Amino acid sequence: MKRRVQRKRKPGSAGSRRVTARDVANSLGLSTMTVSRALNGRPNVDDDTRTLVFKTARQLGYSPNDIAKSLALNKTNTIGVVVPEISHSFFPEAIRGIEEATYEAGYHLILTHSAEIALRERDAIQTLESKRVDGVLISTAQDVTDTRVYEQMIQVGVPVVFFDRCIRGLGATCVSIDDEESSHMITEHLLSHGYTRIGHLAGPQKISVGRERLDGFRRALEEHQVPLFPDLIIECGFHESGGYAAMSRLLDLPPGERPQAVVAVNDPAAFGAMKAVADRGLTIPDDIAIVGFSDDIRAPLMAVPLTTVRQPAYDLGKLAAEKLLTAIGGHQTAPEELVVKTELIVRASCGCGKNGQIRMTGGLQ
Amino acid sequence: MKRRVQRKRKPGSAGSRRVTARDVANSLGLSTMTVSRALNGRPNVDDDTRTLVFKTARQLGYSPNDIAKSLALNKTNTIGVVVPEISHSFFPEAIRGIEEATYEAGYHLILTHSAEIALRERDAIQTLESKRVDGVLISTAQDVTDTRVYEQMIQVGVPVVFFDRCIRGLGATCVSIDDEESSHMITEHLLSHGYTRIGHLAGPQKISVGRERLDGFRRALEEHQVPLFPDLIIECGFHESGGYAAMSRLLDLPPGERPQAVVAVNDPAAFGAMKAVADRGLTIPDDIAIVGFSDDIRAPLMAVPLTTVRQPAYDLGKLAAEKLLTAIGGHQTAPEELVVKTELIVRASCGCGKNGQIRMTGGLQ
DNA sequence: TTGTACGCGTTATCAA
DNA sequence: TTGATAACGCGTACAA
Repeated sequence: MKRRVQRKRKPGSAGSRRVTARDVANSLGLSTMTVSRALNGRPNVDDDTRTLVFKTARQLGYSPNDIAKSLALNKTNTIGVVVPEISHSFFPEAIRGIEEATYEAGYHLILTHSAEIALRERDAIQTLESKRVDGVLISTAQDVTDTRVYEQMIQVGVPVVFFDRCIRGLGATCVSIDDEESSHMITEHLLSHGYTRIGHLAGPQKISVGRERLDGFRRALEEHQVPLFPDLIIECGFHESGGYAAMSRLLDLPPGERPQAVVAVNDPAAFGAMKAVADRGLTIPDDIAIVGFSDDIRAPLMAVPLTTVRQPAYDLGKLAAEKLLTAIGGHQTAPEELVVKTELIVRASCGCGKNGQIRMTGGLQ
Repeated sequence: MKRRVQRKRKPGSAGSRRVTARDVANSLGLSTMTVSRALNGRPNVDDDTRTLVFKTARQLGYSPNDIAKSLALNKTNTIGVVVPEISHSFFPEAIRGIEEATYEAGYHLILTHSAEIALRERDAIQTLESKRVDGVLISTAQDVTDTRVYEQMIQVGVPVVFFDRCIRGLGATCVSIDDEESSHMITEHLLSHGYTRIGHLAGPQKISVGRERLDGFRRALEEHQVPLFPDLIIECGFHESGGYAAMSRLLDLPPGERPQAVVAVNDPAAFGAMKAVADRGLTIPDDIAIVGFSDDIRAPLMAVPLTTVRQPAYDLGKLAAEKLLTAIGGHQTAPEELVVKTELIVRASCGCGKNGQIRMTGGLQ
């Protein structure tokens, strides 16, 4: 009977090697397989043996080595998550939803953040691939142009689901809100209350969110046959400072050319815009109405509470994770375009709500 | 020359196995070791060989298998993070700081959240141990009583650093704010402005944050020789609803027995308390002053802006991560008790600031 | 019910 | 400079 040669302990670090299934087996005069079977609840193990194995495993402080298991089974029970910014209110909520769905299924999350830097995102994705995650959830950075990383990932068979900030045409499932429709909804809300000269503080046109919100804005005007003034559309980024600057430019226009109302690409931009208005001694919504997008936690607390669109981040993350899990499950589903509903939250800043907060529902499904 | 027997491809799944270093080696007539050495930038490789290896690796779409590498090297370059609540404003910021420090060092984060449930936390930690993370950062759940999980982890040599919510006496480094001192600071602020009948909306006394903030509150009163009224100390949890209920009970007292000022355990509790005051038609700070703790993003936006203590979540997370990394580095440092500075943010709700927002600094270092 | 042999993909080690 | 071998710890497949 050949017996495996005991390898010399490596001299490195403080010493004591971790307890392995073999240690448990040896101390019981069993084989590793019996131990493995017992610990994993396989049926073909004697009950007494099993209890004995459990007992000694605990006594010895055995902890299963998932790395070895992953290598043997080619499965890590791990999902990679790539977000552009961990602390941007929307993403913690989304991650929370992702966690909820994946925890149930026994998966764990490797969280990476790109800091909106395409290079760093690429790096993260490649590392996730090396770590052999079972699937990836991505919300892309703003300045991504090279889609080869995603393609390669998808091509080698790693399930990928985009959420919130998607890249289409790669054959991956996308879960997002309908930016176009939601922007249309809130613009329409203004139009239906009589505004006819409306401006837009637009997001970066390089990224889909910015483009689609502008599209929805445009479509609403067209449908109402209200003129679109190119001068009233100013790209302002996603932050308060950009909103402030852009609004300031609008306010620099001769009074007759100023917009009566402004649709901001998101709430922070709207906050900046509100500040610009206040700094000129003008009032909202009487002199100029402002609406935002995202229902930031601060939106209802502003001096003039902000009318905005609520994005269900938690639900979005959860849905994306669920879709990824079924893809990992191997049920070769065709890529989907999923849209979660948004809500119009009417507050005071649009000058429309006569009777407190009204809610409408938008989005496709 | 013995040649390794080619194993039959497993029939499972869609097919194509991932490209391995062996594949690269075979297609070049080299050994895997040469490929490994070349790819990892080891010096003892011929330059031509190296470039050739890189080229074919790329052509074949080779992606290194970190799982195998981790198994061989007994190192995962992965850090486990355990937080009680992912979306609780403080933690995303802290995680952001953790990410910043670990990204630089080439580590990745496995994020788990306990949902404030001790059992789930225990589960998470054990899984992290199984996944052989190189270290763990923990902010404990509220109802943790059994510390064996931590002890076992530390005992087998996995570096552990607690942050924000710590468990002392286990020989692990703790990074936190000085709750006692910070609470003392804000209470003292009230005392030094003449309040003599002060209440406290206390946090759960099961967890250290709750206890220490109460302690700091007590000490400030004692030092000023101001009487402590047990009836004015009410446990209220960490949420708005608890703050509302607790403050309502204080307001139910006969007017003469009511506190002139209230120190809330955190901002959400303070928000609830403010609402309770408003609902009785009383005004802040004239009828009753209120201060909070944490500088929630909403604090400056309340009808009466809230005086509070700012916790530097990002710095705290970053420092904790840095300490963990040095511990992982093997420099057997003694466990430390680190404290990051907090800031007193004086706004209107305390009725003290005569000239806008003042800042003081608290904490030990 | 239990055991033996082997591979998962990589690197350390020693030999050439 | 390069190669052969043996682990790392586990589970599959087959044999006993």
